[in-house]
Amino acid sequence: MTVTARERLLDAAVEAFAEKGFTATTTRDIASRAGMSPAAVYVHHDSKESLLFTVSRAGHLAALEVIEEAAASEAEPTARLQAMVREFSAWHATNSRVGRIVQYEFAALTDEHRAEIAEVRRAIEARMQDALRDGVAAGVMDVGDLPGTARALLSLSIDLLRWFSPTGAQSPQDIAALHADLAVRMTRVH
Amino acid sequence: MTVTARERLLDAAVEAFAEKGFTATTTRDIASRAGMSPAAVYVHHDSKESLLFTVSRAGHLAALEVIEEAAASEAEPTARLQAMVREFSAWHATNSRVGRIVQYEFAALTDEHRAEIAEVRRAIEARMQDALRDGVAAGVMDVGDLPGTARALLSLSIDLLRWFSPTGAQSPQDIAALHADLAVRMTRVH
DNA sequence: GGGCGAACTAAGCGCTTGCTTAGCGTGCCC
DNA sequence: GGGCACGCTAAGCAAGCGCTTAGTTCGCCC
Repeated sequence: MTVTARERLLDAAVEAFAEKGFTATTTRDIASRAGMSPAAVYVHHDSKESLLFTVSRAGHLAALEVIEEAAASEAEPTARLQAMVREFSAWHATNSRVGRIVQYEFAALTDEHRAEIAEVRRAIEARMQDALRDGVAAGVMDVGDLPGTARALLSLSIDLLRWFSPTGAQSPQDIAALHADLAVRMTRVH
Repeated sequence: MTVTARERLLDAAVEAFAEKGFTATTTRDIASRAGMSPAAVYVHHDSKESLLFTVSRAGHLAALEVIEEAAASEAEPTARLQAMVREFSAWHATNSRVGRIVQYEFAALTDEHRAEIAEVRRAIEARMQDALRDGVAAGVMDVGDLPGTARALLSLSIDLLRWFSPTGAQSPQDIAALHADLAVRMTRVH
């Protein structure tokens, strides 16, 4: 047993949600992508929304982990910020299907599930603010509006989901490098 | 007759689409928000999708107009870029409901309608690229990846739709000023 | 005041939705 | 080798969907 039926259904849900959005996806579509009957979905998962929650939670936690690992990989503040923005953008481009679900289907979650995931989002934002604060304290960064700049940096990575195509001319690494460069420009002492 | 039934239905559609998304919105919901029976929708509009197209087209054209007027308002390249980013962000924050429909419901359009609107999007991107090219030519801007930077500038304005709240602490003008400042930082000669 | 067209609705058609129920086949345990 | 738990499906339920049809109301023009 290499891939369980539960996981196959999750993969199918990722495919379908990313392609058509949560509301436009039917449970029959998910089932048939996983090669099963519609009823099989409910053997392994509670509801269509719980499928979304499982995918969204795993995606948010993976994104948080990426940004925390990048933060830990460099000591010097500017290099650290570059690494964080670079890896966060690269993750979104490489995992654009899960990324789209994470970012665009947040509102489709139940209140409880949305609240739980909102905490992960706050943690991601906090890590970015920490990185800027460190740079300013060390005197190597100049930032006007700190929370606003942190949010803008995240915007670069997240908005790529709106236009990025895996078959397009730009690789995830191209985009990641551009965003890392723009992050330095936005924060450097003039 | 100050507001026609046709316009009341469009307003209701904007409200509903922005709140719940296109697929999750029912024609019955639109009708009842406009104070009419479900069938009345079809007296004034062809289909639910044509309601979306009308809203999306008007929104895209308004956004293009805002960026073109801002471009025409300033002669000096840096001041012009600042004005463009400032006004584009301010428009999205002020018109966040229409903005959300414009940016997030693009995929719900029919192929023909999507193709028509894609042209407006290309025009918006082209205006931003023009502004950067002017600045580089005049020697007052330094830009590595020109199309990439243009896209990143638009990302700042567009991604605000994901988190902006009209009842939050920041005004559209606060956000617009921050983005204009970041645009200068991203492009200035070091 | 009779006729007409435009604005609107009550009712409903055919279909799809998320999810359930009842039951079938297969492999493991004693 | 009988029983049983597990993974799965065929069939279908109640509700809701986009949209249509047939008809009513009402102001306006002659």
